[in-house]
Amino acid sequence: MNKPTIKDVAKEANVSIATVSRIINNGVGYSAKTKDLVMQTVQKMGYSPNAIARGLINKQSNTIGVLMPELSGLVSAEILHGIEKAAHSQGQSVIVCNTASVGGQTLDYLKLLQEKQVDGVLFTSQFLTHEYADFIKKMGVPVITISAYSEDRATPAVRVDDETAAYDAVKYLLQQGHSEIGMISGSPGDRLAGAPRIEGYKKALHDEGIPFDKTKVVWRNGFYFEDGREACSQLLNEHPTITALFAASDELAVGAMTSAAEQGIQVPDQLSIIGYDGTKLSAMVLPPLTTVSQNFIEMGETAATLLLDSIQTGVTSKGATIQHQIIERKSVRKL
Amino acid sequence: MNKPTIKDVAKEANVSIATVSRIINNGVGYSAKTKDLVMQTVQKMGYSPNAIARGLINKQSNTIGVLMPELSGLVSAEILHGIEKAAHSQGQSVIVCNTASVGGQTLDYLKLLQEKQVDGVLFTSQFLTHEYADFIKKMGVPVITISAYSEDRATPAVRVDDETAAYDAVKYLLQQGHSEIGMISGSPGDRLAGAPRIEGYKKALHDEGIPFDKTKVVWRNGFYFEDGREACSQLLNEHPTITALFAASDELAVGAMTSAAEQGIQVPDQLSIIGYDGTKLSAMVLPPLTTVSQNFIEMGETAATLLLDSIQTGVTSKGATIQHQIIERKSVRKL
DNA sequence: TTGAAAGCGCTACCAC
DNA sequence: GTGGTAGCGCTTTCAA
Repeated sequence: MNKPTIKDVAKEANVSIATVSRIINNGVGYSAKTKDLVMQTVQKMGYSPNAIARGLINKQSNTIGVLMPELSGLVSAEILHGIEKAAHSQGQSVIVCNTASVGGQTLDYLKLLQEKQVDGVLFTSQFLTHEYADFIKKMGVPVITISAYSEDRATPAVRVDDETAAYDAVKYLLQQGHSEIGMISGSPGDRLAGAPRIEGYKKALHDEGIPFDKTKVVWRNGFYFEDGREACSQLLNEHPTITALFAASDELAVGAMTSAAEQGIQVPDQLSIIGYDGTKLSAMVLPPLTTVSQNFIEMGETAATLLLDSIQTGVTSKGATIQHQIIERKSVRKL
Repeated sequence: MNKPTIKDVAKEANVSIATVSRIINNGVGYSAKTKDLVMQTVQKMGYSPNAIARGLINKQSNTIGVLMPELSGLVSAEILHGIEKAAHSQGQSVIVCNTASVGGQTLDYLKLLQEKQVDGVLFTSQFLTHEYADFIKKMGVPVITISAYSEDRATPAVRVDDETAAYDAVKYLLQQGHSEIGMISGSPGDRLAGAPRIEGYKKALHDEGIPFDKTKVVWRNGFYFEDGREACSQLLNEHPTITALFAASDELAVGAMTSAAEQGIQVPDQLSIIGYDGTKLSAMVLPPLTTVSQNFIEMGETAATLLLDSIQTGVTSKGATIQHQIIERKSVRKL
């Protein structure tokens, strides 16, 4: 009543297990007749090869591990989607690890992935410390970061150029005639999505000869709706003359829209807002949000593909930069 | 230069591999001294057990498989989050399979999971046919569905009572004084999220003595923003006298809000809308959406916990019904 | 308290 | 073309 093994099939078909193995692996060295016989027996017995036993020999699990600090947001979901798509198209499975679930247990997850013998790891939206990088190096498998920042700067990365993207966002606002531009952001201490975007904002202003006023960038620790709501409220309070706003995420932008509404300020008539990310959310709010879009599905897909290449060829990937793009909708008014 | 195995550790520590095995598994039968020695060697050599080899013996992979038809939405993301949380807290890994990615390759994924020897499967947001159920039965592992519908009705399920939840939503509208109530929905042929919610709508109306008018429920094939926008536009067109609207998903509701705005109709002043799901999205739109919330994270968590129980005890789970809850916000007006 | 050895299901090498 | 068999890294009797 147990699951049939290759041995059972061999016995039933009166051939050796070696022959069965060759046949189910499309190897060479058997007659068409034996093949038919064996395939029929396989069918009849409902035999299915055991990937664990295979993995033990081949020293590979055909599985990659994905670490992300958040699972329930749109951004992670899209990245994961892209990863899954690319991975499965090459016969690899993906194990997800939510590194924030138990409070930054990244190292524990890494250990787990090591024990599970994953063939590679994708490190997402998180700061890759030396400690983590070293650990992964010891695991002896390739790693690629996705919209992450690595301390050693050497780990291959798939990402958009955050600074340029932010620059472009602010530039866009400038081009629409705005000059009093505020920003709401995540923490400047966040080297992934905080600092670079602020830097882009700063540069765009500077290139236009507008002095940088640090009180015009209000930040919170997260990039979520409530953060945006609060930050915008504070910003509008301190700088009522602002006509446009660059938000470092769509959720931040949407939070800002709510805050504006609460203060009776019309978007875009009295306040223009440009978001960042280009998640589905941006298209669903009113007015629809103009935003700089990062193609997260593509990021996931590219990263997974690159990782798989690395696994097969053994050569370290070079990473990739994904293009961003401004999606014009209705939250920015031309002055 | 290869990764050390248990053999290497044994040799280095001058003990047998049996002893090392006992120690790293917290077994019994060794002296404190040997333990120290071995642990130190393990440390020194950077030894990490090979879960694949273990799995071969224990006949279990400590991995569960999750099948979902969509990965990039808020609902799936939250369910997955819950699953991951519960699974990892019990030392299990989760493999995600996006059954829609290559066009309904559910059976292929099932085969894959079988080969990977997963200890159980979670079948999510999808119709569980006899074929799938049979296959899983042959795999010999427990399965639990999550907000899914199973053809055989016997598979343990974790879900909210959709019909009652829809009933409650419409009842709520009724209690606010509305009597001309429309509905926008997914397909009535969808036995998961289509038919039951329409049924609930119908019943609530009936209990209030309001005749059911089938032209007042407009449906599309999906539950997405654009579907809602279209459906609402059609509904408003055919039934301009409607004062309230029950949308079978938050995205549908938000699409309806956009459609209303396009026609210059104020929400909630001229049209009240109640959504369904209670995703983060519902809190972020303007006006914030009143909705019946499902707690997807809890669903995922519960299902994973139940599945793990089943795996350990060998007894089939009974499933669970998750409570829904109406979250009052500002999209419904009291008449 | 410890070690030797069988064997989990499979692949790959070597013989025939 | 086909079969025998060593051995992947580990757990688990059984003996000592």
